[in-house]
Amino acid sequence: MTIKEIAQICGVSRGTVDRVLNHRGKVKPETEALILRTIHRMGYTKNIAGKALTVRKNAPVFGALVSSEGNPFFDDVIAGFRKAEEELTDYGVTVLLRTMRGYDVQRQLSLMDELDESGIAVLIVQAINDERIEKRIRALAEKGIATITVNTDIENSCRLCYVGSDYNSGGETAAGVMKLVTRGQANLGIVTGVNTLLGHVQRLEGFERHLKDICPDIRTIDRVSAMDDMEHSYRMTLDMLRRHPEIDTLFVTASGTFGTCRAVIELGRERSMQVVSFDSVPSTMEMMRRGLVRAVICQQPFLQGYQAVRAAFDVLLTGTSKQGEQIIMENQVKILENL
Amino acid sequence: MTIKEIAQICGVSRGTVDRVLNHRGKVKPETEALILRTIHRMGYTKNIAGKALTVRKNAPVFGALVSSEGNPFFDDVIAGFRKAEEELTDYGVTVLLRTMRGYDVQRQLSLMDELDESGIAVLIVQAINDERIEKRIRALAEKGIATITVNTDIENSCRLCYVGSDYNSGGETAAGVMKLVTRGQANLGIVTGVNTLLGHVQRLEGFERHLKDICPDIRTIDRVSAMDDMEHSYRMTLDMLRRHPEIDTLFVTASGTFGTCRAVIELGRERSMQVVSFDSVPSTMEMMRRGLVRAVICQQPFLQGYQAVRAAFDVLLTGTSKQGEQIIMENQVKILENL
DNA sequence: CTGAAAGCGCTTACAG
DNA sequence: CTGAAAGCGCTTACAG
Repeated sequence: MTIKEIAQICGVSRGTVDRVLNHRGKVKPETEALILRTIHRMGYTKNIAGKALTVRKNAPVFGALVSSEGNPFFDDVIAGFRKAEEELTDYGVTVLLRTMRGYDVQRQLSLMDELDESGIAVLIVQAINDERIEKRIRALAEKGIATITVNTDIENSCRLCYVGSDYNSGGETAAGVMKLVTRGQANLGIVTGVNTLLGHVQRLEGFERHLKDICPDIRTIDRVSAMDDMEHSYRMTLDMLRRHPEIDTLFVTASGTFGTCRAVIELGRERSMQVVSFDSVPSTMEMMRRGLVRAVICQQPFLQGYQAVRAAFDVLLTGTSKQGEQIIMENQVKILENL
Repeated sequence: MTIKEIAQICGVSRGTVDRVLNHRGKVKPETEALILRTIHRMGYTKNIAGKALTVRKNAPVFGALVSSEGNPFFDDVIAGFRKAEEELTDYGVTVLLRTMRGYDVQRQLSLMDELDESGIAVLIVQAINDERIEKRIRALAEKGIATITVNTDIENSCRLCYVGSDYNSGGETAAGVMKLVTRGQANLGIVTGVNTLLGHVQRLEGFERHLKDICPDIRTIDRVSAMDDMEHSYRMTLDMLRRHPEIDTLFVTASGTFGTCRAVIELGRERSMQVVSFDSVPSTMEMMRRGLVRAVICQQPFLQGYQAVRAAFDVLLTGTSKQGEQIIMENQVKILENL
């Protein structure tokens, strides 16, 4: 079934069928009804191979916005963007990347505007979980620009789809790893992340809830926040460990593992401490080789970036399929051997 | 840069450029040289969006051949085939699947012939590591049919590329997991796989070599072969455990985990035994929920199938890129929480 | 050995 | 509101 055949059956031109298919209006209601009926009856679907060739003429630009500055986790996400971009060069696609440091809502808004003004076809964003961001996403949607959230999702928004991990399950997985590492006996210190990021909150909840179930004997001694910052993480851990010499196990819920480890080493407690954390960034890998970090839970950052761009391309080819969908990366346990 | 532009520059028709690009011959040597030089100078590459539309007319068929019968691991590989096939329907692609039971070389050869006679464009095969198979792959290559090995590779062959895991690294990962699970103290029984499968051999080697390094105190008490068969695995484990009551840890290198576990349970040794194995097939997951299997190493079977078909499609679009390439799936550690 | 034409399925101006 | 024509980049017969 092609547009041509539908046009023949309906006794109209292919242009008219195209107008109906793409809601461009300017078609007599009766004609439209006839065409819609025929499309439905024949089970017609648009052929993406044909569509691809016309997409190319527009040279669509995807906007991508992540808080990657000072956070090496996003190097892989960005590499994923680039890989997909490379695969899509023949389709005329480019990815316009904007990066920021930290999670300031005004900053994210202004970069969203900047991308919008560049005439992007789709927005990919590591959204801060804030009402103002949600509103801006809605405004873009009304202009016909779909938004795909990557890595961390935003609640109650009309983003088209989310590409990233299941943080709750990531937290539970961390609890399971903790059981393996500690045998269910530990004095635990927790270093948390950023509480305006939905994912960080869900991860900690998942961890604590599940740990209580499977390791009732693990005592959580203290809890500090690293704010996704190395330096902060270092100082907060140092304080915590000085206050609580009995802590023998650390759980780092977001970035900051290296800072935490530095504090442990500086206090000369490397031998008696074990750390479980997230994401195999280079500095964390170093601490795994050193034996301090026993295992990390990873969320396939490269694939997140790659799939986000592919999903954006899908939007172009097929219109708004994937509406409300979630493209979830599995949580992987990594030890030294499968890094 | 398009064929049209190249043709203009060279003062020939696009048909002639096409003949050169696709080595169809029948072009005057001087003309060919001129065109090749121009292509090179302009950095022309074939646009896959254009090519895709013509591929469709041929309705290419990919042949896929795996030993999935009686081995649920391949359910996911096949689901991956189907997913990719579905994504490629608009390009007219279909996947013709043939399955077999076990690893009989003659059987694999005859199914390869069957697929060949069906007029497949590319062959995807879980190759037995045997010279006769290697020869048949060579014969297909000479006829212009590229072969992609999936899940397990074949040595010294001219297959186009391999899609699957790194078994040696999978074995090392298993050793690392073993260290976490046992704390470096165990009396180990090993249940091995099929020795005509390259992957199974490499996996065991990787495991034993690395385990010696990181857990010198783990003693390997005995070693039996399950031949990738549930029933066999059950009986061999039963025998082994009767012979060696001191075994407290089991390592299953290939399929057969469920049979092994049944033997443990039947002997009433479930409480004192811990099992590490591969691949989260349903029956293994059941044993994880039961607490007998502590962790498994997975090789992303779905992705293997999916990527194999995508690689086959790439061959069609771009000719023989990916020559000799390996598309390697990461080994994932799975525990109950991230299944 | 080579070119002109038609086609894959979809879109896009343009003319009416 | 609608159709005829041209185009995206590649291939495929066909005619010479």
